[in-house]
Amino acid sequence: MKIGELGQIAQCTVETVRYYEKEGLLPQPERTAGNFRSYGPQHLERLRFIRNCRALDMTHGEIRTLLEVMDAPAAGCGRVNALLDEHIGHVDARIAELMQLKQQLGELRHQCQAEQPVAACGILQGLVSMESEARQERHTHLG
Amino acid sequence: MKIGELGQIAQCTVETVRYYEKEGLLPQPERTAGNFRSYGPQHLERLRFIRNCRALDMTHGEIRTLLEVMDAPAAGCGRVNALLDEHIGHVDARIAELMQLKQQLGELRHQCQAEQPVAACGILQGLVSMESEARQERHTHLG
DNA sequence: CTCACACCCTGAAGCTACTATAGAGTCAAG
DNA sequence: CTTGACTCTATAGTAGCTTCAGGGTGTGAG
Ligand SMILES: [Zn+2]
Ligand SMILES: [Zn+2]
Ligand SMILES: [Zn+2]
Ligand SMILES: [Zn+2]
Repeated sequence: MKIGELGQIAQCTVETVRYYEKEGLLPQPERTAGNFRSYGPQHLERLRFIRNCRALDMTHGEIRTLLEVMDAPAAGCGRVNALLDEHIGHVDARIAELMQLKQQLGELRHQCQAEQPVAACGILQGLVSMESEARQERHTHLG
Repeated sequence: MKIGELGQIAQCTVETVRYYEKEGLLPQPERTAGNFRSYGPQHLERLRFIRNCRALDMTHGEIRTLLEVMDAPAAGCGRVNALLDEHIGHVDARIAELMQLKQQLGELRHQCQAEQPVAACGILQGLVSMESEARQERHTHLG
């Protein structure tokens, strides 16, 4: 299988596939006589695994950890379960942040009901005078 | 006021201040004889405005729009109100995405209750066999 | 006067996870 | 034998900073 077919099946571009290889997430495949990458079913499975993890917004670091566990079948899956719990924590933390942002933004939005001269706009005034507390430590990698 | 003091009051690093200047969000201040940046209260106000917008997760583009409105006091604040509504939409869209992720992650987590041999872990199996649909158009710049 | 030390300067590179481009090579069909 | 779809490498760009290297400035102590 060449890279275009692989990418099509796994729903990603050939550039992304090559990028994963450079990052060490996908192993280097064999090459044809013409220097084209030649993939087998095990590459497809691994790529789909990676894409599924990315669809769940895991980082490459998190994915790398999972792949390492799979590549070292001697150990158990404890690290996997723990990593998933941590990542669920990342999602929860970001949801909480965004809910608070939404709250603040809603309050700010109430400061101006209709178009006014700029000097009178309660939103702009609010943005000048807000006291945003120093952002605390982040417990998420999600933006 | 020198850059260190400005940054301390506005809760950001001197590098960030210089970065905002390079990006055109902060105007270039005067310089002392020794080529140090010298800021006045209007710079502090603008920097605090920017930091407050960033605390609400606005992009530099969004902030630039708001600053342009403030710098052209002839027009009304309609653009401001609209931009805030759009940005609240960005936050809402990201919250919705993350809620769905959380759901999927919760289901996946149930596939493995305790440590097992890697080959039996329901989480890893789930990650291999998931069919993540092609990610749809994004309505947010968050995350 | 001279030294240490805190602060400031510029420019470039690194971070994440890609995406996009340029310029060249491969291969099957017509 | 040429066209066109595909592939290759290497490089740069995205957002919003952070970090670093290699210097210059300014102030208080000895
Ligand atoms: Zn995570
Ligand atoms: Zn308004
Ligand atoms: Zn926005
Ligand atoms: Zn497990």
